[in-house]
Amino acid sequence: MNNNANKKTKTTQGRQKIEIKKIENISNRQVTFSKRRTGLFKKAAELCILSGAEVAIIVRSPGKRTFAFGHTSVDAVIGRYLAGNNPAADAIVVSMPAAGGAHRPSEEEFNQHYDLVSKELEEEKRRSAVIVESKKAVDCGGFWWNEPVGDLGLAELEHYVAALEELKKNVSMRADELMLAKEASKSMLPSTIFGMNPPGANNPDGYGLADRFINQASECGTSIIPPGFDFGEGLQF
Amino acid sequence: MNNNANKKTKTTQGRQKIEIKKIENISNRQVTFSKRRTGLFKKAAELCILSGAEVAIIVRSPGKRTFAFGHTSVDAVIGRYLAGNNPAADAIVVSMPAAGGAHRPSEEEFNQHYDLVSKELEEEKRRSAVIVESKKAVDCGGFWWNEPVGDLGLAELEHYVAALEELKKNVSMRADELMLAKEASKSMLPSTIFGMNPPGANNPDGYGLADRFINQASECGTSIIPPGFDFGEGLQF
DNA sequence: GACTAGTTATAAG
DNA sequence: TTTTATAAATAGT
Repeated sequence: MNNNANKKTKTTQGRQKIEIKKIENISNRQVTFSKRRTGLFKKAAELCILSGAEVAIIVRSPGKRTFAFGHTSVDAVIGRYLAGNNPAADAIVVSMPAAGGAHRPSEEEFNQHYDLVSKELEEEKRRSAVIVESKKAVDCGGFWWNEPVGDLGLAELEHYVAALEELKKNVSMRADELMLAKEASKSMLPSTIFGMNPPGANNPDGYGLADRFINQASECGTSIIPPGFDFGEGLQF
Repeated sequence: MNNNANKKTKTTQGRQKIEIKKIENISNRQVTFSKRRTGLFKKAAELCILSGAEVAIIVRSPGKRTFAFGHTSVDAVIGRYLAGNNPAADAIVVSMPAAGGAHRPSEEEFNQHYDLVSKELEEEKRRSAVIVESKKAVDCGGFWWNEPVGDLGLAELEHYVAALEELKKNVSMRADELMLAKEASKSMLPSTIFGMNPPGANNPDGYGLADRFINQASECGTSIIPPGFDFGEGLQF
């Protein structure tokens, strides 16, 4: 009954097209950040559910607050990322000429060293047991978070410990592969590698969660305007 | 000239509404993963540019391939996340009753320990110098990547080293804060903390880049269906 | 990858 | 925050 005949006066202009460039107006930028961060996390959650993917997102706002999203926990995903691992090998086998799976040069040498580090970590881990415990309940329960987690100073250590722990678990397994890779690298370029592995539909489907922190400083600022929005590739999964 | 009068036969149904639940059909799932992962990265890139935010995304596909997006490099963002840091404190000061900035209990004790760890890292870092070098050129150049980076076994170590190095840089600075936090924690709950810091528009605006890896294993699988898609919060930044 | 058409995200207000 | 109205992402071909 309200939107009749000569009521052509649009109440808003609706969504306007905007250029993808830094928003200069502060408050505008903040609003956009909030909205889009929310949208991004939502998209991520959908991606996880729809495809069974694991996703970790860390966002540091212009106001230097950190938000994180994670499915199977931010820590788990990051841990894998940091530690790295070859899920049996597919592309790697193809790109590694002299590596079939033969011997393992100085594997013990690597392991020994890593074990040494582990000792220290073990110690530190114990030392911070109280702190870690205080966070544990929160860290392995829900689905994801997008807390703006201020700066507690507590969970930070927990992450430190958790990340290194995961790291530790993987280094020994990877030591041999690293040696192989080092040798193989003589015959391949260190840039983009494409590969395909069988889309085996294997996912335990566990929902963890996480979130967290922040810092300052920056060292990789090469100041380059993004070449454009092309994510050109074929469909990969 | 092609779409005339009785040509009402729609060529497609257009986008259909879908339920947000795991797509059972394998190939469908793969297609959706690819499309949405691309969309997610694009959104992330826009968020970075529009608001000056820093974002790191790690996605592990159902096929166990890992894709990563990063602005200012995945490593830098993750490094901060792992190391943690208090940008002077805002919420934390308020929530810490007995912590004004007085003395620092056993700071050396902490530092000493961390230094020990650092030694080991230093050693390892040197040991893997060759490998690290081989990646360096690629790691601090462009804007972002979304490579499906197979399993090289090379850059993995570089990440390990880089992450720990950043970690190392922060632990000593944070040691005292951790002690403070530990004591303060007696009087505060270890869950979500909200806070606000002045939206100072400070961002160096450097564009780095990164990408990378993968693994397997999972330990935080609490198998919980996401409670729903609410990211209910006020606008935060 | 390319297209279409109905769905979703979101710039403004 | 909620409401438009429109831009953009995307499910199905």
